[in-house]
Amino acid sequence: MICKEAQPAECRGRLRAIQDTMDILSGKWKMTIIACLGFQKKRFMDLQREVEGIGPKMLAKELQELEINGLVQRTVSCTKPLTVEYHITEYGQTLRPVIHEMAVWGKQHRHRIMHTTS
Amino acid sequence: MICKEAQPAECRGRLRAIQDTMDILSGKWKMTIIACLGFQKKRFMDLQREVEGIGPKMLAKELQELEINGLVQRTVSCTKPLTVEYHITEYGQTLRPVIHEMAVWGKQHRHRIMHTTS
DNA sequence: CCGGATCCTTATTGATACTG
DNA sequence: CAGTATCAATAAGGATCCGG
Repeated sequence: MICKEAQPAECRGRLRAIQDTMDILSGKWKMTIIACLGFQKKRFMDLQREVEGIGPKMLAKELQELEINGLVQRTVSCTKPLTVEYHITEYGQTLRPVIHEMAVWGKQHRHRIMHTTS
Repeated sequence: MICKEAQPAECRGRLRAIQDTMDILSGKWKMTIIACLGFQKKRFMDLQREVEGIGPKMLAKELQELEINGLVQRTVSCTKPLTVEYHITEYGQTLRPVIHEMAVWGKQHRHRIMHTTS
């Protein structure tokens, strides 16, 4: 996968693809939200509890952006107090490999941090 | 990989791992910079050209953070005009699977965007 | 319970100019 | 070339109040 001066086009395509991905997932919370929803559908307060550190404002905003991009679906049930559920879409599921690699890396990174320069 | 109420600990570990990863790679440019250096070592201006849109300030800042985290190494040669080269470290190479999945997803995402709701 | 609207404070980012 | 300094714009984040 070395890119010689001869094929800069392939490099640019690759970089552009990564930029596209980052444009959608760059927020500090988006990946975590998606990962969290990957397990099962959840409600607003559940998410706020599990994605620790996030406030309701940011959560609402991130969810909206994810919904716009078709990664997450918002479902409202007109029950008594009103119930809103979020679940990942089929398209959002395609992020699973990305999420998985990030989880793997994050895990081994933490392991590395604990073992070096203690 | 469904997480039932019974194993919330596994969920939390996973989410935490993803947060760890995002803490290090969340910047709009970091992944692109690493991907760009994945091909071969590069100089400051080369990076600024290839990571299009980034300014010198952000590039310098992102590179510093990447260096602090041990993902990128900075090498200065005291030649005539002064030469600085950046190359990815062995540890940075471990991000390759993450980068790859992101490139794959970004590519198919772009493809999808062009085909729907034209 | 689920957010939207508003206000305010800080952190990030960008554009431009400038130095060794 | 490889950055730093400076200023201005933007975004993130918190707090609070409010409506459905």
